Amino acid sequence: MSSPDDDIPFFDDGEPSPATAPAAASGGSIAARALAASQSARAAAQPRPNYLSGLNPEQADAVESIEGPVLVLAGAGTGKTRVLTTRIAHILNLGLAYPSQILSVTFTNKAAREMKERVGVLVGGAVEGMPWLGTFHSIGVKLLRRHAELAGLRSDFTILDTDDVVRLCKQLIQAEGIDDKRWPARQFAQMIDGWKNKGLGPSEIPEGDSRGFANGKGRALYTAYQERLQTLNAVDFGDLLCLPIRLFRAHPDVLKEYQQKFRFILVDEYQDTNTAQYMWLRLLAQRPTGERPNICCVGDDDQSIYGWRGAEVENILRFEKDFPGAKVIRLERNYRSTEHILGAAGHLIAHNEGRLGKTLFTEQSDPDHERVQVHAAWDSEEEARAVGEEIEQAQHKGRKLNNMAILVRASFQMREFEERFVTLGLNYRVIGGPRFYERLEIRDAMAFFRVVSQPADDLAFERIINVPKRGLGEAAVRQVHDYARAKGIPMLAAARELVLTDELKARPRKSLTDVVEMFNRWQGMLENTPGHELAETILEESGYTEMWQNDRAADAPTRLENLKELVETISGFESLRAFLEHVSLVMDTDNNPDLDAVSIMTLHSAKGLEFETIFLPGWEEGLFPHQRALDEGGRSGLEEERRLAYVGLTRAKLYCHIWFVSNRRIHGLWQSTLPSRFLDELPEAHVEVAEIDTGYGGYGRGGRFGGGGQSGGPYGASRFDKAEPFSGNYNTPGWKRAQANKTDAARDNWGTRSGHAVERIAYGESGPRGSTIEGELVAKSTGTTSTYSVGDRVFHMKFGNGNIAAIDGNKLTIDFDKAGQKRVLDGFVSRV
DNA sequence: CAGCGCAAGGTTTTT
DNA sequence: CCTTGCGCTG
Repeated sequence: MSSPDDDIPFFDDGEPSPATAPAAASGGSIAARALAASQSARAAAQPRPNYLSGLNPEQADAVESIEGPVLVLAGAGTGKTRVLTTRIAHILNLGLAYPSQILSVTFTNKAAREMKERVGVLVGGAVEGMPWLGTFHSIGVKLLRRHAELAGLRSDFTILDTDDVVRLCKQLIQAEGIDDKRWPARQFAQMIDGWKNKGLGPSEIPEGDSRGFANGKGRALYTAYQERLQTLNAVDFGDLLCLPIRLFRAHPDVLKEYQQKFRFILVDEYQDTNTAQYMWLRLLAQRPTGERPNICCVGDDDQSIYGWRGAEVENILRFEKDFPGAKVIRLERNYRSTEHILGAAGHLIAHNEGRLGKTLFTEQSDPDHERVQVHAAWDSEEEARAVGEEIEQAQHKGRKLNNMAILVRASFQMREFEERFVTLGLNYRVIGGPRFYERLEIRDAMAFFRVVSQPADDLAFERIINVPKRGLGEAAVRQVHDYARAKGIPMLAAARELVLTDELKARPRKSLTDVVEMFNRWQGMLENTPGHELAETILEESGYTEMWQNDRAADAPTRLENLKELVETISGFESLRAFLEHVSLVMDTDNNPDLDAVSIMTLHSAKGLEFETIFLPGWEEGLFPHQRALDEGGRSGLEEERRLAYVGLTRAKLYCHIWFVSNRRIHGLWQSTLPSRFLDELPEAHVEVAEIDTGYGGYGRGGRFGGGGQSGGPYGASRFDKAEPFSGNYNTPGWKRAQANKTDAARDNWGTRSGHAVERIAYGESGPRGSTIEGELVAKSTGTTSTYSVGDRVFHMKFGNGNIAAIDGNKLTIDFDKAGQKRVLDGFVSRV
């Protein structure tokens, strides 16, 4: 975010003027220019730069097709990132553009970071970072900061996150006298987000949308919301896309500058773009001279899994129409998975209609490769147990836990695995969930910082005005709020004035005076105090740190730890301001790769990752495909679910084990379930039905689509429909192996394990990173009772301290000081 | 303002 | 069934 490009005026930001631009003499195709350039000094020596060697023909084509629009359909594991980064390196190497003339957008910060690194490696130190390589949002911020006044903002505007937005919506809804129970702020915030994904302002939303919320007040509320943002000098995430679009449309001269500037545009994960992002790209891609745009979009329509949050697969399907004369290059040569995994995935995805069509293949076939395994289990508990066993077996064969992942459809499925792994003492890490900066203590701390650096940030001010509790209740806050509104000034300024009057009662007045003085002092330090020092001062002087030190809740130490981590992070930045700028867009905690642990995550968060072994549990109708996707999305909903299944399968390099259960507890009630239709869509040739270990037959009796009664579905009868689904199941090698391994596993339980570690990546109520829970695991697995006794004092990560009230095997009933009586497994607690 | 009790809702997630 | 969030009360 702090690139050299930032400090240089817009019209001269480190790029050559047209006259001195490399090979930029007007006229002549890019190819001709490239030729000219390649004949120039540094490229002349080698006819073919070595970064090109090692690319396969399709990849090389994608890298070298520099002129005009190009769509690279990059299947899973076909070297997409390599193509993208090499293409950038190639453009730079040919001298066709300076780094600052390449616009390269990704969706996630992670992808942007990775790309920067890899380009850096390819071109060596020659490139001082690419100023316009980033996410849509971060580039949006950059544009807006430069042209803030044209968008009706000051350049130090704040970026509100979801939490702020919801609170703001709530205020507006209540101000309108609307019942916020009947019309929840969260829902309205989502609607706004949806509109912004489509690039719609308040006057452009469909009439139906407006009428559908709060008895027709949808549009009025949206208008009020935008007005409020403006007075707050704030934007939401959607604005980071929409405001640049508006700005470009209203100021063609500005647009033209950027169109000239960006000679090359690269877009990653194009299948995930929403309408606003599409419009944004369209605007920038037009060449002022009318030439064909040099835009290269890379994506995979078969991996489009974000339709529910506004992504339009149509964008990628329509590419050739949008960009006439576009060259389409397919990358189908896969370097990740075995022929069986690719065969299974390819056959499955072929059931989708809305796709451009691609078939992945590999040149590394081997008769020894294991086919995709399908396993059945009685219920989710057995499923978790069996997967645990498989993992242990694999571990005994010398495979690393780091190379294994469990990918679930819905996060509630994770729990069962976590519980099982805790009792087994198997290290695992959960990926996804609430992020670091969404944690309460981080958000509070950030609110303090925001008010200091941006005194007009009322949302932040309101958040912390009474934190820690200083007797400024609702009445006092309301008073400040109303005063601020009446005078049209920010709340902090209002507070400053208000304490000089006698409008407040004595006690709140004193408190508020203190608050105002604190902020005055901190603001005075802002310019000449290092960020982390100031942050520490703020947290100390405000009493915030102390508040948590005095809190006896189980998670208080973790929260203090997080605050410490926050301050440490800040020390890596020039100033508190620079940090705030960074954090509003980027904030991910890194994992600890040293710990060998199984990963557990949702299918969605697995996109882009790969593991040697993949477990895919929960392939049942209603869960996967998810009932709601079917109900709300119809055919396209089903197709997106199928793409999700495809993403899951193609994560695996060598082993892929799918599971389904016959009974699953949903909302507390046991439901008997049918195997997923996706199982029927897997090709026999690449699949092996591995095991059945209950006497239960008759998985499903026809009626694939929710009890239609008719056998089979649109895709024919199911192998799993038959009462005897698994022919000769007890004699298959798989079954025998499973039995043998079970014995191994049981034997190996003795003594090998000592404790285990649980890691949560960016997950809410987490312990400190890489924390270890010592469980009495050997005792547990041999069937003896827990080593604890009634009355023991123990600590639980989530519930805090408590006394053991009763013991039942490894299950402890504990009276927690705070949380009351709970039953927990002894693996979850430790002695105090 | 803290603590309790009750009601509702329980797919997927980034920025 | 189990968690979370809100509202009411002492």
